[in-house]
Amino acid sequence: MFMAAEDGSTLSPNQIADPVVYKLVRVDGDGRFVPATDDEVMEVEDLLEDGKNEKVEDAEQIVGCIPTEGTLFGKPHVEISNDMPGLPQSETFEAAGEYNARLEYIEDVLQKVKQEERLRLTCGLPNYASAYVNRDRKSFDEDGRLPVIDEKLQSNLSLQEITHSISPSLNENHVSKHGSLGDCLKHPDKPVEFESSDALCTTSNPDFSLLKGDVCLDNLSIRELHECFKATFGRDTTVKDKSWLKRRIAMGLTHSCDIPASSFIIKEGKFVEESSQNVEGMSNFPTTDALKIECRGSPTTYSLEDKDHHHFEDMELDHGSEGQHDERAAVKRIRKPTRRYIEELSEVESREYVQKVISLNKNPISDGVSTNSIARPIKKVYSDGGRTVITRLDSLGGSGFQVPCVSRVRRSRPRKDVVALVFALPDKDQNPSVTVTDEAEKNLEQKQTVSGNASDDNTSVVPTSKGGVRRKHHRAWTLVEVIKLVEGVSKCGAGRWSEIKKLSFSSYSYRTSVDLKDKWRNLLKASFAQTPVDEGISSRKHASISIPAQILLRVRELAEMHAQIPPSNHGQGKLGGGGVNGSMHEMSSSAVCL
DNA sequence: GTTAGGG
DNA sequence: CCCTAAC
Repeated sequence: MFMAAEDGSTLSPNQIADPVVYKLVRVDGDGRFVPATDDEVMEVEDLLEDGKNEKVEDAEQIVGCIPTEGTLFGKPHVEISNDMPGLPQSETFEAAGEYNARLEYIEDVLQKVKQEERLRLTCGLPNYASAYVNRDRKSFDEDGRLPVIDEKLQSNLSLQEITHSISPSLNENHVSKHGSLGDCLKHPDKPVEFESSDALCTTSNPDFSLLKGDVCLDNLSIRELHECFKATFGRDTTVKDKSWLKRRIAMGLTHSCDIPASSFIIKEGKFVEESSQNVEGMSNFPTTDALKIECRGSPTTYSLEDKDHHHFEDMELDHGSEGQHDERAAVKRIRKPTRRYIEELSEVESREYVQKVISLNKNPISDGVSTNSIARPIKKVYSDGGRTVITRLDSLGGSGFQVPCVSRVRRSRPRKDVVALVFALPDKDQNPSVTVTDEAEKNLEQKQTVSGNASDDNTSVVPTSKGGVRRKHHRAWTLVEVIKLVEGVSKCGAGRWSEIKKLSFSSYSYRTSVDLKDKWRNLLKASFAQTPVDEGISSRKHASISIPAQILLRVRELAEMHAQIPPSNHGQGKLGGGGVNGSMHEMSSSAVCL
């Protein structure tokens, strides 16, 4: 399990969310700390990102905390056992004086850095930084404890406490869960860890060379900011956002959340605002008041003064109920997206893409054949919450037939031919325009042919166990086909299917004469099954096609004409020739000449 | 090979 | 759509 340790101070579940300030360590079986890998860090970050802090919080194994580099040199002050919640923290803080001490410490550090750098420049010392660290490591005794610490470092530690140990009564709740820092350092056999693991803060050779004296972060390049970041936090960052970096570094340097967004000049450990304007509406608050440490995130302002302790309590309550606020909220805005976010985003995008592809391939024709949807006026049906939606049948819908149950999903503009059809329609309520329909059909026909329907037989036919062949897929009848069929029947007469096929379905290789016959049968059934005029249509939406009422009417006319009454199928009209011609008067205005 | 009709 | 019997 992991835990995040913060600068020698308390850990609220919400505070540990910051991957920069807090270091992640894993508690090994024997109780010692092992640095978390980058992936582990990421993992925890993600957890925290999602507000799943409880996973960390509830971890039984969390027994210790590790100070980050800022306080590496400080002695641990948290001494609270695991199972004593509510135990008041033993150490208290001394507010004001210690802040100054910390500032001194920062200056001290910077001074030392300067010296180190000078030393390096003259002597070519390659690893001056670690030398610096090692210098301080000398204060470790052989047990790896930190019994001897110079005063400044000590005061620095106390300063760290200021920020977070505002109220002992608040700290106890968190600290008690994490055990003592002393425990972390208690393993005599592993003093090396402090040197070798950079999860234990600073041992990754921080480069303070950029922190000499007063720092003007504004003038630094990203690369320099990275160095600065590393120098400040002891770890690398890949964040490219300058302002983020500057804020972070500034926070790290000043241990303050009150970072002006406009300027990042740090002088003597404090911010010096270039312009008096403080962007995030904080301009009214002095930032250089050495006696105050303000942690001003949204939504509350906190200061160290006694009168403001309630604020901290409020803040803690907020943390408990609402999750991350305070400093993190302010930083959140400029935080780079988390890995999980990116993954989820790309997941969604790819899912959308797949859906699109699938919907294209759902085309009945598709089987390795071209899925050029434009070429096929095919009814596309998908289930939408149990409701069947017909998305594309509009190609011939242009013939002026009302097509119920059509819910267009098509978002791009309609095809040209459809537009032409729609606007060129005579709206004789009965008969489609001969010429337009004819044109449209030819157009569609052509497209269908082009799209590879001819070769379609190869792919959509599969041999059966009986030795015959069987179509792989049902091919829904399009409105075009239905109309062709009707017209063909009217021309040649019902029953002369092979002739109709030759005449009207020559380009539809997948429609056999049997298919035509079957379809006609269905049409007959349909036309007689429902009450006249566009009424039954909408009720039978389960049908493979919602056939326009006009067509069904026509079918019925033809059927009656030929005495093809479904219930008592006498089959007299079999010799259709004369019958068809004789019925011409009925359809004089219709598509006779197909 | 077509057609009609049942499955 | 498939299958099959009957043309």
